[in-house]
Amino acid sequence: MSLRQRRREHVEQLILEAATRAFSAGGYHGTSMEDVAREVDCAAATLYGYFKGKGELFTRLMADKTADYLSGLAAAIDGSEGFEAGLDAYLDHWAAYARKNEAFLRIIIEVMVGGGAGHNPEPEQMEVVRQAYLGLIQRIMQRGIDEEALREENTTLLSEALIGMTHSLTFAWLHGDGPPDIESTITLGRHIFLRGATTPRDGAIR
Amino acid sequence: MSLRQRRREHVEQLILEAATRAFSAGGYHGTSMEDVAREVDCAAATLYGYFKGKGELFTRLMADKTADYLSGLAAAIDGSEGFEAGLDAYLDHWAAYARKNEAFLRIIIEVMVGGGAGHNPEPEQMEVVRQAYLGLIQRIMQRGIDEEALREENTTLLSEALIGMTHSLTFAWLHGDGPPDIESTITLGRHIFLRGATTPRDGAIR
Amino acid sequence: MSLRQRRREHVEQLILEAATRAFSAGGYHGTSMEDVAREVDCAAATLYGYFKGKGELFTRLMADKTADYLSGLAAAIDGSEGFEAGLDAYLDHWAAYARKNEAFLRIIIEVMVGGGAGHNPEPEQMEVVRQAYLGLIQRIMQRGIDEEALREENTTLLSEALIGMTHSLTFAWLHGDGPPDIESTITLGRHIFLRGATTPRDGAIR
Amino acid sequence: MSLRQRRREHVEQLILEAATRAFSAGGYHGTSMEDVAREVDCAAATLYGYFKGKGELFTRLMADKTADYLSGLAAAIDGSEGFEAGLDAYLDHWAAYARKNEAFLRIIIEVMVGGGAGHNPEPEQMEVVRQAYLGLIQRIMQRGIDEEALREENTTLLSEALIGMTHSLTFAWLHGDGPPDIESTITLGRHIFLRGATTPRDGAIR
DNA sequence: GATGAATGAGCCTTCATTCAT
DNA sequence: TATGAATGAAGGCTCATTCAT
Repeated sequence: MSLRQRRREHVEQLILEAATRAFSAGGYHGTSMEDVAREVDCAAATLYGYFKGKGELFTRLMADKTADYLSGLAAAIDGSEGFEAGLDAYLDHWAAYARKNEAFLRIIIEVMVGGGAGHNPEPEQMEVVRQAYLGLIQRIMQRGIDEEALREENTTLLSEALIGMTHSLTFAWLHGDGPPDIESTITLGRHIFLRGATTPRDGAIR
Repeated sequence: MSLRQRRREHVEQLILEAATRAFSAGGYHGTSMEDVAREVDCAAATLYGYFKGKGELFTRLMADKTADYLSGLAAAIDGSEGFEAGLDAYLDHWAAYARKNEAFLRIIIEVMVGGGAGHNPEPEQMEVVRQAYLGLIQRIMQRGIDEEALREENTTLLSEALIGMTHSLTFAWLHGDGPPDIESTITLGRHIFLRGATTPRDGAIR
Repeated sequence: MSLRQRRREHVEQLILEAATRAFSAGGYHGTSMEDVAREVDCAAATLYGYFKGKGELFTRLMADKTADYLSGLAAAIDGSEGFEAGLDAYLDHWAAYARKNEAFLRIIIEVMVGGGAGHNPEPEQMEVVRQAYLGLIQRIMQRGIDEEALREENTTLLSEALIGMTHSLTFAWLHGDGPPDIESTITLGRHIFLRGATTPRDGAIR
Repeated sequence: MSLRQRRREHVEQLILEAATRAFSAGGYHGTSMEDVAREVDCAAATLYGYFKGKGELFTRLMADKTADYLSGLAAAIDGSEGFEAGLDAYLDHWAAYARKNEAFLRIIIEVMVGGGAGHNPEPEQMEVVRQAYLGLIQRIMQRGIDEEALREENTTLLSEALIGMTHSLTFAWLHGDGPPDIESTITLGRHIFLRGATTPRDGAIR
């Protein structure tokens, strides 16, 4: 890749990061290109040299971040074996991601709650992300069913329950409630889900 | 109350209902006063005869709906005794409310996820609602602690976990996943939480 | 038609007139909605209450004026009999129209010269107008051919020649060259065309 | 002239040619520096190394082309003797020019119709061109008057009539109407004008 | 009280132009 | 000299809000 191209992509990333912060505060409609430009510290017109428009900027941002998140999650799950290990893989990955992407958390959490209906320029794409996310967690649940560890068999609902609890706890953490580290906070969700959704195994002291 | 005033308040309610539907689709920023007026079937200017402006209309809407929800919830909880009954009171009330206020559900769910950061004109007020909601659920959790039924003692986190799971499942139901009736859907959350967050009592068949 | 509607259409006409003047000075691209609004003496936003946008405003203007012109021309030609009378009908109609629509003249003249290629938002529509105009004049030429008065039989070229000469002379008149009244100016074109394109009739002293 | 300067002027010419094509399609306002640069196959910034700006580029283009046209026309007329020969000199020159400069034709034709009012950055200059063009044709007409061949004595109007007819026929030719060669097309105008504007000479076979 | 019309403010976007490399 | 990048200025358009009827 040429030096020029390198620099260009670097700036592109800088813009995307700044845009993430900007949109995180005001949402798609509540954030103007001026706002983004201010965060990047450049003129609004400059943004158009890197992205076709506000819509594309936001969409790219969402696509990049979610793709990053989902691919990492998929790898983490694939790298684990068994239901419980899969669960941990998910939660660890989420925690790590959350710590590094605070600004983006609100956005992705919202995506899971209705695809940010009405707030995003391309709700369909967000729906795709939602389904992909759900699908990955469902694979974990399927393991639980195969291992006869889960009481319930509707993987969609099980996944929604786990995700909802996780996101909600994460939000509490963001908010300053609970322990200062996200891992401890999320652990509660893990315990509740594990104990609550599984059948006690022989000899296991729960 | 004079007849005139009665009529006025009636219209006010009609507008609020219509506005709820309108805002539900597009969010605060994505919905214009024209949109609201179309739903009400009146001219946009008319709305200003009843509300100071878009902000107030939305704020009133949120305040009314949430006050309605919260007061009902408070009454339900107060009308119950003990931890488990309190839990059921919450879930029953939520289910009933959800069924009757589909249009408003997204909005309230979003409120719990960051106060609909950036999407609402008065995030502070939404934060108040969030805290009030949380506080009510925390009262239930406190019962559980008093009864020594709960393993965990951080009522905030416990409440967030329960609420997150409940809302997420509700959204799945809205989405058409899971059983067609919301009660069955939510029941899963109830089971998980009860089994997951409590200590087994003697003689209890779990 | 309701009173409201009447007023509305009246304002619409006022805007169209003002817009005609504005666009006549600067062309489509060289005239901003601000410019039009200034001519109308209203805010630019007001224009959008009457027309969807700049494109529609211009298009409507062109459509209205040209339809007016063409229908009048068609009637005039139909009301005449024979080649020479048809020619006079055309020239009289043009002269009358030119005197009353100076601001619009440049625009229609340009339309005949390439459809104002690149200057108009909807060149196709302008091409239609051009063809319609040409078609009407061709009908006159056809009479000349039927009467065996014309030497040439390509009605398209004959029409273009006549129209070009007429428009050009009109422009000279607009410019202040030649006689102060348009009729005298145009008469020159009439003479040239009649003598130049026809065969001498028996006994006619030309 | 230094080698460097030679190269510079060469590039200048290349740019002017490309710009002619570019502007021909979209007019002054409808053509961006990007468009011109694309046609030249260089960066937009490069153009500023050769021309002060868009305005100058367009102005130079018009000046060069029209100067070329006018000087050629003047030479052709001066090289002819008598009214009819002058007329032919004009028409031949025009036809030759038209064939070689199709891209520029629209522009010059528009100049004659109101200086391309509003479409050009420097209408005054275009007016000068118009007058110069007109002046040359008037010299031909003056010959006709001197020879007592013309019936009319207003050389301005005579010239406008001839020019208008010629341009209009040329446009028809551009449009694909009439004979495929421009000479035949224009000949019609010649005949009409000669027969129409002159007095029959003794013994002349018309 | 209801509303059509008017408008100021603000947003997204384009583009001619400048500048550092 | 050539150019990618940056930007101020300007334009088209929307919308919440006001006002006269």
